[in-house]
Amino acid sequence: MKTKSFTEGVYDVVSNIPKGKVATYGQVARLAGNARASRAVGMAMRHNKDTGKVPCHRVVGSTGALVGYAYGNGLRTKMEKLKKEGVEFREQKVDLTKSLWKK
DNA sequence: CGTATGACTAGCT
DNA sequence: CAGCTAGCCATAC
Repeated sequence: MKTKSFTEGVYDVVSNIPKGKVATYGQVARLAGNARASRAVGMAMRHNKDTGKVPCHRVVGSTGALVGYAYGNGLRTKMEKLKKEGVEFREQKVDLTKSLWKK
């Protein structure tokens, strides 16, 4: 049953992203139940109340470009966090060829 | 209930 | 290669 809203599903998916890996909004949206709701995924993150539970910094754009993140210094904080977790970076973008979360 | 917005993506110029 | 537009979805007000 779909008691949990799309947002809840997003949290569930994002919280399942392993450390050192990242997922694209499109991928999260697809796993959450709506492949085209990539924008809604960002909405959930923006209103995210489980920042300590959901590693929203592990969610990046389809090209690996860091987008979003409303905490700390924004994208800068996000990038630093990802680097610390072992995510490989290509300049200012995540190396999706190696750090993309494959389910 | 209806409108507006946003942490997207893909396509076109 | 970079920038802009249009399309889609769910949430917020």
